[in-house]
Amino acid sequence: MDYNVEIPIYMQVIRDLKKRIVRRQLHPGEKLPSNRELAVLYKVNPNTAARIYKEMEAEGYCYTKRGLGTFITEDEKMQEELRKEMADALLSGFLKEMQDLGFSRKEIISKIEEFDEEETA
Amino acid sequence: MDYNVEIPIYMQVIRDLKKRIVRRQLHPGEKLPSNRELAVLYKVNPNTAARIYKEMEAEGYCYTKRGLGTFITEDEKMQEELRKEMADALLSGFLKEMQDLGFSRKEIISKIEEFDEEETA
Amino acid sequence: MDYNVEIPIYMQVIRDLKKRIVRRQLHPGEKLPSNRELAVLYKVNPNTAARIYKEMEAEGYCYTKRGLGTFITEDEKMQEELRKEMADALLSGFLKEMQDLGFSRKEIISKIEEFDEEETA
Amino acid sequence: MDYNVEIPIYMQVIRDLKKRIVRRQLHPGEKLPSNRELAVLYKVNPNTAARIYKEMEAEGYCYTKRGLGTFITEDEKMQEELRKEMADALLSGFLKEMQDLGFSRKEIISKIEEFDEEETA
DNA sequence: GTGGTCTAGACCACA
DNA sequence: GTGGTCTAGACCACT
Repeated sequence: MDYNVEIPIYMQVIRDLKKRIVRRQLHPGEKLPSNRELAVLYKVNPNTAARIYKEMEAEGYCYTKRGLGTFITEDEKMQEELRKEMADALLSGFLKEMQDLGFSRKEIISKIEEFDEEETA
Repeated sequence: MDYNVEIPIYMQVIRDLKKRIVRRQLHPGEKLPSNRELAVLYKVNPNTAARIYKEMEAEGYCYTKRGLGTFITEDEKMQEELRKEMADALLSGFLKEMQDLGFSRKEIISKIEEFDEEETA
Repeated sequence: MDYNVEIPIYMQVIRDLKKRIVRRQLHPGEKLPSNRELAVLYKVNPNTAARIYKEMEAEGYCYTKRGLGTFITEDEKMQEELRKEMADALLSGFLKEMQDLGFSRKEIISKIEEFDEEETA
Repeated sequence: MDYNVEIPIYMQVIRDLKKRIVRRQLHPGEKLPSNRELAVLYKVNPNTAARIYKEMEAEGYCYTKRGLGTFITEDEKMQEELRKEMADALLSGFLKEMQDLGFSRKEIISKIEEFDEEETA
């Protein structure tokens, strides 16, 4: 994983983990890597790893059992809801910005259709 | 203007100025407010105001004439190009994020079509 | 028994056992469940079960006879004394906290009188 | 300030700050000590100080402006509501525990009335 | 072995 | 000066 210098590392890892959860690569109830494992996996300090889980826990993505580890929240509906929430947030922000630039919804859609597939690969 | 606590103020002001340029509320060659005026207009610290112009100058949006003030770059094509550049950057980022969430381009478009107009007002 | 994630499991079990003693559901001299039985009863790791008795023994609530098991201390007065001690500790801590919040003893009492019975059910 | 070994230092500081807010020793909008000042005041590491504010911010007690400092939430009603919430939480927990020990509400009240003033001073 | 806390010290971005 | 992030390394409590 390459880190963007402008965004805090822990944020980037959180984003990555969230995506994995939302895309069902990680499942409710599943054990997440331990702090130390996460630190190795993402090449961060164990402290930073701990911070990542703590933040995610505060947001309800996972919970932790002392001496056992950190686990993904066992809420079946959560994943789909989160996916929609995240998409809506993205969408709403994107549309607002585009409309601020003076693009109509029609123009936006045709821009998406024209957008080169290669660039997003 | 209400400032978001999470994003640096100077960035928010720069974004606002860029939008004004792109939307043709500010024109090439036009004189921009002085540092002090900008500070008052946007209710920011004069240091911050200075940084804003410095940053925009570095990006080629404006230039300074000693004793005269700061002016928008007199590049006729700039506005339209800038608009496209910004739109492309937005678009590319947005599509990447949505595809990371597992949405196909088709789904994205239909989501945009369904998106409630009210919410973006 | 539902465990609170924030409090160590062994503490929660100890608290529960103490309450049972104090409420005379368990009597002086009575044999307590074996480590293994306790582990099953409370759905904890046998290591944790062992720790629970070790801790309670250190506090004088019970004692172990090799090959026979663990028994509640045969002190007739213990139950009543324990009950008072626990109540006093609770009371003292509670009053201190409430007074720190700026409540007078009078206010505290009237709050208790008003407190909805339902909520404590 | 003397720290209890059993409770994390940052929790104890948070509790102390919350009490000060709730008792109106600290007011909405007021600037809190800087991270570094707090570290000195409470004799903790600057990192711990930062953590304290971050936690309190997550709970809505304060907000922070980069380069300026951390400020108490400017919500006039917040303080009184918080005071009531905290009192209710204390009360409810206390009553539950006491009733688990087999005390009636009447007994609890008379215990409070008898409780030696000196001990809570 | 797991997470939780804490210290020490560093560098950076922001106002 | 302010807060934000990160590393390094330590000790502890819990399972």
